[in-house]
Amino acid sequence: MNANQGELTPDLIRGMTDTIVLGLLLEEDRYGYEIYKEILRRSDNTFELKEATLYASIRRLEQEGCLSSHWGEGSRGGRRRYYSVTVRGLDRYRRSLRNWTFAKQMLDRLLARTEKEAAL
Amino acid sequence: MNANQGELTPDLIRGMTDTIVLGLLLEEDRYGYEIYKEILRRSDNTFELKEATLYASIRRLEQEGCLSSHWGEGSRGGRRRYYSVTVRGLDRYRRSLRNWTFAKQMLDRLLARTEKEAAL
DNA sequence: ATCAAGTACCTTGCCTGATATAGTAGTTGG
DNA sequence: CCAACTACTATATCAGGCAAGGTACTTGAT
Repeated sequence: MNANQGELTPDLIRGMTDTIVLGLLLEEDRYGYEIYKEILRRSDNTFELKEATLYASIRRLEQEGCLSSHWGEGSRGGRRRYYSVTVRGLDRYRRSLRNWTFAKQMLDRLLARTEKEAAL
Repeated sequence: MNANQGELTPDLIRGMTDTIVLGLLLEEDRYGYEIYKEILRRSDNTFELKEATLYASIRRLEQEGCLSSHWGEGSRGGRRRYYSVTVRGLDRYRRSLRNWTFAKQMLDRLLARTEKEAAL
């Protein structure tokens, strides 16, 4: 039944990373490893956003002023750094969702003629 | 009315390039510059796949055995190199469409809770 | 007590692919 | 005759995913 399975290649992930991080942080403040685990959980382990990729994204977003952060208590393991989405970050998130939608529409538009054949 | 406008960033384009090239070549054999122009035309000039990007994609796909090519007559300008999609290329195209769909679903799944808020 | 495993974060280096920039060559229209 | 267009190529830069490998702390099992 899972014939429609796909995989997320690095080139696709590149277009999703920041959006995912911002989206999860908009729900509530989280720390890095929590985001890492949450993505695994929600995807039933079908998608792992690598830690190196995730932490790099977080740092990038914070440097751009899209996230603010503070150290929190570490219940187990080391300390945790919690992140919140800033106003600028919310704007960034909305823009990235628009861009994603735009990309989808563009692909449909460019491949209008073949999409049907490919369904075979 | 064009409030829903977006833009295609390099990170998004990365996930689309090969798919677009293969899709257009599946319709009929074309040469590089033709693909370049066709993308501009179909998008009403809202999306330009840069020549450097396009030709790089073509070369990559041909090296992978997804495209075959031959020189054709050049009606105007220099000679033209025409490309056809191979069996392997068709497979690649289908896989890339599946992956794209998978990415879209994954994003919806991961951002289920925020997607509504973002619509505001 | 020890030790593997899990939590939590960070660093470095490699590699791919988008893009800027520039160049070659032929063709066409004014 | 020259600007503009067609058609393709080459080089260099840059961003970001990812492998690999730390550090430091906690917990559970032996």
